Amino acid sequence: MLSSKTKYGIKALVYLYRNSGQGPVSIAKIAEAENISHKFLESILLLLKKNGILASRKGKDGGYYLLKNPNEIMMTDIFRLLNGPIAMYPCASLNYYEACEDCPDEAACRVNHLLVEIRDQNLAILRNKSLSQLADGTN
Amino acid sequence: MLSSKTKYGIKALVYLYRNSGQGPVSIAKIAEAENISHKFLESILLLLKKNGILASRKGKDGGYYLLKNPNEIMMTDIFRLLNGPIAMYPCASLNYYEACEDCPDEAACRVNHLLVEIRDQNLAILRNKSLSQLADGTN
DNA sequence: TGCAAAGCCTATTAAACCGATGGGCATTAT
DNA sequence: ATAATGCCCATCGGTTTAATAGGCTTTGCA
Repeated sequence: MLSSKTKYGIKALVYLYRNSGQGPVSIAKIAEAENISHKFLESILLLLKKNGILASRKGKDGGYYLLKNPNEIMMTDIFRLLNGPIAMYPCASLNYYEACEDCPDEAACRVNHLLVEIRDQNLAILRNKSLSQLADGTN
Repeated sequence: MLSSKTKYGIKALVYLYRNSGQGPVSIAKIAEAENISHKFLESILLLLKKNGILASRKGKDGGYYLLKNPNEIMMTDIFRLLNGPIAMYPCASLNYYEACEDCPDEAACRVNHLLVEIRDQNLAILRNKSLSQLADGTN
């Protein structure tokens, strides 16, 4: 399941990308354009800022803008940040690996194999998809 | 995220597949072999039975066994039954489709496009993976 | 025929997570 | 000064999840 947080976060990033170059964009503007709860979006953008994706300016006429180059904002990073691990289960995760307590031999576990196969495919999609590619529909 | 229910369910199916042909296998035996809570496993097997994957015999020496041919038990079905939709979000789901309330134009939504792409890839893996293929590691 | 082994069924629980909300503080442009 | 805006903290209600409890029914067998 994709969290709404992730959905909103990506939508906001696409919006910021499309409206870049004219100064910061306020939370209120994004929230209205994308039909997102103002306060919820606020917490999402703050998280993106704390992780170096966005920057902000406070006060009047303040708002958010992209800090990183949109060609270098990869969906893997956004996904991990907002949605958590890409793998469906800890035992199949690269970045958040955790062994199953019930599993005496992971190498023999068929569920693990399946989940790794799925993870690799999803990773292949996300790894090479930048914000600009996503927004422009290019590949 | 894969639910433990799904993980346990698949493990139990693999176990039943590998121990088929010698009469029903009791919940207790599977639970012990796979380190699954007895009562939790009970509810999972019951669900698989109600959906025509397994059958059971009650009373002494009773237990569960595969009802369908293991070549015809597809992971898509197991997944949907135990874990829910394969897509990560309702707007990208084939079998459980639901439009996003906040999205005025789904065809223009980049998140939707991405999620559909991921769904198609995952579906391609699960659609052609039977229980016997999964258990035997064949492809 | 009675007992033990097993599945069937319903209800409940504790914990975690999620989406959202509210209020107050800090900063900035005008 | 004032208004607009981001920053931060705390909380809340709903949902889901994994697990547990307990009692009922069915079956094989001594």
